[in-house]
Amino acid sequence: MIIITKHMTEENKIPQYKKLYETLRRHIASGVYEEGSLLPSENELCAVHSMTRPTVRHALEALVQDGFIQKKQGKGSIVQKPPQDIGILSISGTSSAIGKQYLRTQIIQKPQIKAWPVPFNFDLTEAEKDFGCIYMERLRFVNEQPVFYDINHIPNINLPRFTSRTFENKSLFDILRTGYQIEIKGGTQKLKAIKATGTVSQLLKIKTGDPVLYMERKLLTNREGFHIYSTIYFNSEKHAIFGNF
Amino acid sequence: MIIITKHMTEENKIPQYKKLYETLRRHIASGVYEEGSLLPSENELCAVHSMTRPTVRHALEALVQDGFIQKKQGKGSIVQKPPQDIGILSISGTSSAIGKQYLRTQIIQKPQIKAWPVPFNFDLTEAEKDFGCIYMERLRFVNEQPVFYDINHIPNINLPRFTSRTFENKSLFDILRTGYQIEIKGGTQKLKAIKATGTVSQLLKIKTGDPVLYMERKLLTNREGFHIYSTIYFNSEKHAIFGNF
DNA sequence: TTTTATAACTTGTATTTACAAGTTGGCAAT
DNA sequence: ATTGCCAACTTGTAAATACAAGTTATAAAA
Repeated sequence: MIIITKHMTEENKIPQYKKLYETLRRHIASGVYEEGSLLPSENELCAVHSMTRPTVRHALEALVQDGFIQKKQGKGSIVQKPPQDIGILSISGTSSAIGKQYLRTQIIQKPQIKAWPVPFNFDLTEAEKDFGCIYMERLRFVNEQPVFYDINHIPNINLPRFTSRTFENKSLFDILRTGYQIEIKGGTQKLKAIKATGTVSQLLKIKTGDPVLYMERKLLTNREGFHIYSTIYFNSEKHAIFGNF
Repeated sequence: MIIITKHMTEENKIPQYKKLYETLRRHIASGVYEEGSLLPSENELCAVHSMTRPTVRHALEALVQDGFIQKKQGKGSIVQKPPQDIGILSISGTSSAIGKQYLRTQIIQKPQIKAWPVPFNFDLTEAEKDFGCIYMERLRFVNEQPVFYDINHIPNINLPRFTSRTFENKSLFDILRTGYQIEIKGGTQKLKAIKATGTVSQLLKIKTGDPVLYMERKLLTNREGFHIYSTIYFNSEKHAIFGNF
């Protein structure tokens, strides 16, 4: 006889502070809490969510770190414009505010399990090598113009049913975080300006030979030895990549 | 009669967790705790510093956020290589380690006081507008190949004799920090791939129309309302821009 | 000697309690 | 109508306690 305790269910393995983080983050992203407005106070959140204040504060601190709120003593937690979550990249148009642009993601190659490419531009850990990778390609549009073409290799380590998920118009990082508790913790990147050729010029609708921004990124996650490898082509004819550091 | 309580001294205004953070950070930077080694455990730090564990954990969490340690449940807090200077560009060659490459800086336009350009790609503070700017251009070589062409606008606020300094083969940031106590604290940047034309193609020896990486950067400093504005062209034919985030 | 189990240790999560410091709205005084 | 005070509210800091989950060294068994 198997005794099911509360510690054994998958959902209850998620710490309470992370559940609150996700709830609040979702509400901020969906506009329930508008930019510039105050979140409910810590004590209110304690009451509503049946948690104690340190737990609520832990969730709020994570929201601070990720840029969703600013806390001010005596006043409260002020909602900020959420970072445009394109892999810790954001883009700015040359003439219009970013919040007004329509973003869309189209999957060019659905996630499929493959061996790592040889040669591969990145150094892999031994564990990553052993398990192969999940490979996917996306094309992302701003106002129906193709802007990003990214090729992703993700270690095929403990990602149950990843290849059966749908990624159209969804954030890869959101899915990794909410579905697998994998969080991006930083990374390294290389940048070049190159000439658009072949698939790149076709997908991004850039004249062959014109400049395209090329980026290789290795993202660190909260899983040891588990990185996300992306090769990104960016059409900067009308938009620029915008970043903070 | 004024009663001096512990809450009134300046030193005791600093929270305990911040004191511990600074102590540990200093020890990491000075090599007392070597990269890859373990910090004392949380309970040991509690005993040594007469603090409770939540306070110690608060300090350690800040060290995690700033990249000085990694925590691993069951094992301890592992010292990391301290983060590289913020905003510093580094480049990697496609085939050789950067440390072996010969870097050289040539001044194209020595620092001179000018009005801010109109139009200017950046938003200025009122103070910056009032005082005008110091303008300079540099060309930087790797192995005698021109790689960076940067155009800098610096607010002409309280920088005595800046225009009489020499910048050949010197770091602008070092001069600002050591000569004027101005430290870079972060910033924002925009990236594009554009076609090389005119001065850019001549200086960087890129065929007209070929891709060049274009970057606009606004660097925040420890002086409120004082930013450094740079427009940078990067020849990525043989090298890539490398960065951490 | 090697393998296995476990105690001791480590960090992670959560609750409870208390006080400090900053903000703001309401009310009383001018 | 305006100003000042203060209570009620907010977030910030800290301590104390308890249990969970992961790591490692040691002791016992094979």
